[in-house]
Amino acid sequence: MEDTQTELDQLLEGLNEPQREAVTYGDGPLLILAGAGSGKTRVLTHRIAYLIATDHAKPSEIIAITFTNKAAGEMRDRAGLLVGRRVRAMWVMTFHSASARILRAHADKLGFTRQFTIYDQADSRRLVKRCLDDLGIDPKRYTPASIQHQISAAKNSLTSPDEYAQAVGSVYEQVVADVYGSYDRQLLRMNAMDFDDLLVRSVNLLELFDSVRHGYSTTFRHVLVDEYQDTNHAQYRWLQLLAGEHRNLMVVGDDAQCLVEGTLVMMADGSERPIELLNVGDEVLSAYREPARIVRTYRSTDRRDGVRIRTAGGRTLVSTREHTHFAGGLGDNSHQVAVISQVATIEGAPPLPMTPASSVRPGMLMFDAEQEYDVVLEVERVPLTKPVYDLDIEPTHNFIANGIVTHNSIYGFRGADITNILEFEDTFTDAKVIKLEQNYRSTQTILDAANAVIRNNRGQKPKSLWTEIGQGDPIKVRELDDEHAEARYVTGEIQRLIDEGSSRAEIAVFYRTNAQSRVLEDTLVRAEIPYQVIGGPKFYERMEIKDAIAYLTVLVNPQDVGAFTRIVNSPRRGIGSTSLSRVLGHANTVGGSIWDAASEPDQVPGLGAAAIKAFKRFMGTMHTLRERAEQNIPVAKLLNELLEESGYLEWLRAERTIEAQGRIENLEELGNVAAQYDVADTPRDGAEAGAEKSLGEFLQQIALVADADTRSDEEGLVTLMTLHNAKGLEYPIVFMIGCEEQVFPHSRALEEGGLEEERRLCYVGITRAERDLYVTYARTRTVFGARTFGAPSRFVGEIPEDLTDREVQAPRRFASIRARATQWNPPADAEAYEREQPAPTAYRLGDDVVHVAFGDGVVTGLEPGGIVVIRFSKDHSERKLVADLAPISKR
DNA sequence: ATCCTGATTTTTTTT
DNA sequence: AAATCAGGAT
Repeated sequence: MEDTQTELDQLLEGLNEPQREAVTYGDGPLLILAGAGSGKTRVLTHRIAYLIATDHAKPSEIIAITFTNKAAGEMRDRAGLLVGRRVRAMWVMTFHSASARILRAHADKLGFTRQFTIYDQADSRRLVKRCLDDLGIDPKRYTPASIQHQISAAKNSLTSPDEYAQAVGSVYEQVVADVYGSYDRQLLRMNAMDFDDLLVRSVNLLELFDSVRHGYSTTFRHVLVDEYQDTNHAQYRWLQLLAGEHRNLMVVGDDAQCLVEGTLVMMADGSERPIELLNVGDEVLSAYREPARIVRTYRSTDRRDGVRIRTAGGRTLVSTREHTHFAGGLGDNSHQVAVISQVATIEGAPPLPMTPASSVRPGMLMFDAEQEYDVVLEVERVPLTKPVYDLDIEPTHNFIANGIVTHNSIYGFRGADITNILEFEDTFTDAKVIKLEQNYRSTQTILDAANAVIRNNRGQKPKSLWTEIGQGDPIKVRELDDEHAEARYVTGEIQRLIDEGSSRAEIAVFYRTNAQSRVLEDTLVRAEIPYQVIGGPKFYERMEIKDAIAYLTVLVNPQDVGAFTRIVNSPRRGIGSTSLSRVLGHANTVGGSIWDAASEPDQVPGLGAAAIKAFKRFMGTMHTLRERAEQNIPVAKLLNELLEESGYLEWLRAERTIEAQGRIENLEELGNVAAQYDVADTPRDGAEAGAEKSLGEFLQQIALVADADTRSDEEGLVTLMTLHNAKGLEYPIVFMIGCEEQVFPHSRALEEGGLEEERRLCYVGITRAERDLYVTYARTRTVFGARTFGAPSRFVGEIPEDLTDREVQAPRRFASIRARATQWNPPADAEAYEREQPAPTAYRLGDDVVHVAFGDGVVTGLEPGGIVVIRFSKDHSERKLVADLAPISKR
């Protein structure tokens, strides 16, 4: 008894009041709103330990869900420190791992086998492309990427292909609907699921089979979720189903601020105000749409906003989906609910008799007209009957939680749906809300900088983070010549810090895109500083690894066409696309698996003699291997035999290139991973009976562990990663590199109006730092093989001057640039070039210039006719100016 | 069926 | 700069 008491005391020691309250809170739904660095992982892990110590739950009755493997690993480790080996019985994993685990036990109920293959993004993309081809859709007009994105979005909102098809409101959506349907059928046929399916299918499973749901929801007495603000609708539903029995759902969400245009809120004191004027922390009673009229013109050819105008039989029908998506004109993923109220005018047409909308059906209008007209529609934003948070709002993701204005997400691109926090409160009206506001991580300087940056996200002052740690050193902002100079600077500083006694493990470098790591890696290698890259070009995405995995996959899941086509001709065995599609077609007509069809090539009509022979040989070895696989020999052994007997290794050896050598080494590495799996004592993470060790298990494991998630904290490595990966981590010393416009904020995000999300990312980056923060940017950088000149990131400017210690290098001449510029004009064309540009401009690429109105800028391009392209640092615009006429001068 | 060449695209971010 | 792709030559 006394032991228990001291154990509890230890658990609660050093927690502040709200943290302690969260840890010890009893049964029932619990929402934790936690600011950056406020110790939410701590709260989560301590609560887990507390539940066990007080016998609220057995370890096997606890499921803790995170988004990334990294976070899951960290949570597992930290919980392990508190409860010891008992963590093994808990489910501490990502949504996807847990889903896969559940599905593996019950997939047969949904028409899959438990050997189903998991398709990653690339596999899925390929399949989408194939569906496009099959349906004869022009992949130029409808890119696989965009279709895939739409399908993914549909899945994440639990919209089935049928439901999607029902709601189609444009040609584009019709295409998506067609592909979506075909794509899903293909997956089922191939016994495969994509990442989204893992969630969707497990939701289906839990919804359709009471016994299954009952089983899991009774087992999981306590469900805990990290980064709840990043959940999408499917995940929300998933949690609901699992926590439905005991209702012990604890979610932890980060906290910031956002807004929704055109929305009014009722404040706690009864006053009404636009949501734009809310501050984080304000208390709100309710929120609702301000009714508004919008007038928009649609050409009869337009396919925007789901509006369709069709003329047939002397009548014209104007229709929208009932709840169409009126973006700020921006397409499919914005969600202002509106319906057409009436056709205001029809351009170029006499007044026409109209059928009132109501007599057709909402969102439709009909009038008599022989020809198609452009129609000006009056669109009415409908006052909502639902509470405002039933909308998923993009791109800003603003929301109100529990009556308190709060947060957003950096994972908008993945379909994250902030409204879940609201629905949480809606579903669990008795939810307890606890706010964690004190920051235990960073110096006040760093917090002030983060606050200052995030303040630019329209919603004004966020709740300011505060700390007792003290002011700390100023943020070091550095401008360098180019990415190489930047890398050298960072490397030099790291060297210095290490010499002064810092440990390498205390240092992290963040960048926006994975590609940026390369230059830095080069200099780090040269400086002999050990480092690790998190994420990035993934081991499991390498060609040879994917091939090897595809071989294994085919052995386990002979229906997997994707895997089969991948390996059938690598190494080359004389089976080209023609032969393959013959066999594929035959399999389709007969209705058998690709494996079966290929096993009997004689039966395939139109297959050439050479191809038949090739197939026989190939399938011969595959059959032998399959037998071996069924004997359940160790995976590593099977892999080895497979690589030898398929001739894959032989093929690589024959290449005799360094590259092939590298591939062989990678395959050896995969062999090591397999061997490790073979000797591991349990099939990870305990609990589930029947999850015995098998090839299938192995494949699932590596499908979900995207990277060789080997972040070793202990071994004294400097850590490199993208800002996205940095989420949830902290380091004493942080470098944020590549802080230039177009890089960060990223050009593509900028185009799509994702600036605020980028800013949030910047906020995340800054708040990772405990003690020292470096922010660097380069005057020039190579992008897509071409030199570009960038302005410093606006985020740099948003950090108050007095928090920084800015050092800007004197501009250097860009000798190498000029040398390249002359190379661009081949000697033969030199004369023509001269003629076209008679007055050689006084400007060169990279020159600093001053414009009377626009201010400072840099020359980013030269065009014929004496036109210079200048990017201005003031508003980040790029303008083309006539050099001789524009009021500009060199600086 | 395979290989070669020139053209085009690619870089968000994660499971 | 590197990777992927399409079309054509072998």
